[in-house]
Amino acid sequence: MPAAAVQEAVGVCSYGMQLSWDINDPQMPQELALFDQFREWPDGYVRFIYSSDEKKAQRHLSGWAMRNTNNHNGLILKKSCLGVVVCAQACALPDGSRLQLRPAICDKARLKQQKKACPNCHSALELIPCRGHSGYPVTNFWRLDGNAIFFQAKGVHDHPRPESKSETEARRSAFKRQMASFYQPQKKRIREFEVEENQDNSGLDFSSIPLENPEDFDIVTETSFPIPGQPCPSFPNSDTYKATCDLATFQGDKMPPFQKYSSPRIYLPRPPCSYELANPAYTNSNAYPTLYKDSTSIPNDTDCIHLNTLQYNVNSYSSYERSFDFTNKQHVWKPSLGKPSRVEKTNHGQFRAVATHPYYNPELPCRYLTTPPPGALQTVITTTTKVSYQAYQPPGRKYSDGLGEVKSLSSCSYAPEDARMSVAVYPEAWGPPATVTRAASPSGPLPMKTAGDCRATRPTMAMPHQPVSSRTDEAETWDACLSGPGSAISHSERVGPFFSYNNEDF
DNA sequence: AAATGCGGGGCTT
DNA sequence: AAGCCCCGCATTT
Repeated sequence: MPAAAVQEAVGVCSYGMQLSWDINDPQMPQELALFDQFREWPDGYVRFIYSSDEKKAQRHLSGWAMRNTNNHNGLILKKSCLGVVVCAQACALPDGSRLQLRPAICDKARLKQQKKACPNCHSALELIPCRGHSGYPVTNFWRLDGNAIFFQAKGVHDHPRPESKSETEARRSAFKRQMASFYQPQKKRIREFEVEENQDNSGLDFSSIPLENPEDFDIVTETSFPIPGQPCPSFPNSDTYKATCDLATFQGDKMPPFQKYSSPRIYLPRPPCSYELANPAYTNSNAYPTLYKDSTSIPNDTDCIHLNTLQYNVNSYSSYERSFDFTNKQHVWKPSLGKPSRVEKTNHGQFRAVATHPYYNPELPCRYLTTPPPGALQTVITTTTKVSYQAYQPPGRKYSDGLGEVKSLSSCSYAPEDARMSVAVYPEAWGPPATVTRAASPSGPLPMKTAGDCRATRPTMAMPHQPVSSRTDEAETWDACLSGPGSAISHSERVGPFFSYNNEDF
């Protein structure tokens, strides 16, 4: 039984967070008993320990668009988040969702990317930078030590998810295929398809694409564009759809087949985790509108309310649900130009006022927070041992008003209806909480919450047309802390059937 | 072509 | 000095 499976079976927090260590420690934990299952979407102040055999860890992969950052430390690889590329006009895609592209990692490619027009409305694209770590981008640290790969993330992403890397690659690959095929004589096209089919291990299956009809190519091309929120069943070509889905969603070993979603185990909340669970960026969202719409209604003693939102319901909807109301979102994401204490020019020529940006204090333990008075000083843990102080600004209505935009989920055939059952579980049911101690951590005074501090409450999520995934953030944060089938139906599955764009860079 | 990793170097605290 | 970022370069995919 794989270690990850053991972890999940016994219901413990990530192995990495059960141990006390920091990426900067001179000596890393030795003689590890287990390894964590790879997490594609780490968010929050989390730590994992992967096996050095884990391919994705070896490659320092992340669903987030992370670029290398020089930390002048050969032992520790540091990466920072590039954010997400969206339509500057926040146009609604055919299904009502918003565009969320993966920023190109390469600076040059990213500049080029940003010069492109929105494939939907042809207005400009906009790079929303990540500022989830006290105004700086969220950072990920990787360190190989012995047979373990230590991973530590610092910061909470304050933006929607971009496409995952595999999604982007799959889309580009699909598009290139289509374009290459489209402009060639039909026989040659067929021959090429056969060749590519033999060579390609991407998982995409284009054998179902009717080559005789160029219009069908248009459709496929369109659907190769990532359009969040498109319900799977509406895909015009079920075979193609399935192929796209299979590739981007399950990403190799990560996600079990659909059938596995029917396993009750998946719906069970994981035991509460400790200090690194918080994802305060979404604190004020209406993600659980029917549950805790008003943060003030949260019991004071409920430091942590873990909403294990239907992990089966795939990450594809997570970025989707985070789209919500872009109008509102822009109020938050747009840099405050008023009093920038530190202004940096982005690739876009935008200015970024770091200090005036509301940041999400990792010390705030959980998501349901009362709003601190403006200007209140909060301790911020920065990348290493530094402790800084910044004025806290409440996050405002960030991902709010997104109700109903996830309307398509219920039509997703792979999500069994009964999966939306509601369960209320309390930590006691999980036995002794995992003790998480980190008092000596050089990372400073992170919230030292033990599992026992948290109340794992499973809200009712039984409304078929509710945005059941509208708080996947929590679920993901959970996921980041807990072992389990991390992900993920991808954007590719939400591909819009009638969406057209003829630029392969998208 | 783009992703990735390394390392020099400038700026700020 | 530490931490952050930008940039260029080389290698890999």
